Amino acid sequence: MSGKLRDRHTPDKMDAWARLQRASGVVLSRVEARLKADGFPPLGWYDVLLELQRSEGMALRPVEIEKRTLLAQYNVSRMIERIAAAGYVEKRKTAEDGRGVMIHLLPDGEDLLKDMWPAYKRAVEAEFSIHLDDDETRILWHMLGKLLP
Amino acid sequence: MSGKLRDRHTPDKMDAWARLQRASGVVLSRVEARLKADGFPPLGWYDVLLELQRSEGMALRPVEIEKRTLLAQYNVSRMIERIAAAGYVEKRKTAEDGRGVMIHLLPDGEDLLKDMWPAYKRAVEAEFSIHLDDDETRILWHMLGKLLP
DNA sequence: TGAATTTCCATGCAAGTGCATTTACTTTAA
DNA sequence: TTAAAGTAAATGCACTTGCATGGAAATTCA
Repeated sequence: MSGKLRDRHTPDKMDAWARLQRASGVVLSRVEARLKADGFPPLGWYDVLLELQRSEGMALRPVEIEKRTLLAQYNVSRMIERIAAAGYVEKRKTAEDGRGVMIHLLPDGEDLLKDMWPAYKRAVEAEFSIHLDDDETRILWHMLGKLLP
Repeated sequence: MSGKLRDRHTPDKMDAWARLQRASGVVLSRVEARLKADGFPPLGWYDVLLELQRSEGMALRPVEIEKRTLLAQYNVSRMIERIAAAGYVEKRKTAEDGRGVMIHLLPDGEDLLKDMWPAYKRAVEAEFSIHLDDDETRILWHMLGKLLP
């Protein structure tokens, strides 16, 4: 038989779709497993804390977190509850809008981000980056960009 | 003029990683939403039923389903329970291995696959395929292949 | 204005998931 | 051939998620 069969196949769009889901699932679960093995909380916490750190005043409304993370509203609400219980963020009532709260990143949250980053980077390198050179990375990034709003 | 500003950015590996997770998550949740709106069960069921249909005798051991789907062992066990309760598959004791069971695709399961396929295809076209031409699809497929075992 | 609508966030309940363990059988090897 | 180790599948328990709904404040508009 000639050459690697897998790469000679002409993929249709459903093949690409299936592979997108599989590849991203496999790599994500491995990265998460490494982080957990290092004793860190779920990646979702990191994403939320990072959004807070990047924001003006290191604080956001839950509704803003929802938009930036694609989490469902009730999941944002409950994740905040858990992250707050762990001491990484704090909920404060807003002055302007009586319905709203502001989620503030606490110093412990900043510390967690700082501690998690090297482990996160190592995990992504081991499970993702290692498979792609710079050109391939750029191409993948570019193709994926077409799928985003 | 050269391209949209977003695409002039030089992405590093973490950017590509983030975009992989985001793009695949966004598109998946939209496809799932369409299927649900059409009254179909979760995509996970489709995947399992399809693996069964493709198999010799339209039946597999749970442990085989686990390998092919990347579901955890206990999730396979419970998903089978639910799919069986819905009448799409049937569990039968194996003769050869006293520990094992065989999961058989039932006619209703075949019907579900047949009914779901057009809706599934439409959903993927609307949320995924539409964003990529044939060349781009092939390139994406090829890049994603590098991430797989 | 003030009644209806919309937005923000929380929550009760049902269903799904993760983890650890159990049960039952098979394989290995002494 | 029997004890130990390994493999297949299920399950109890705690936690997370999804869905529907709730209450409270803001906004719209007749």
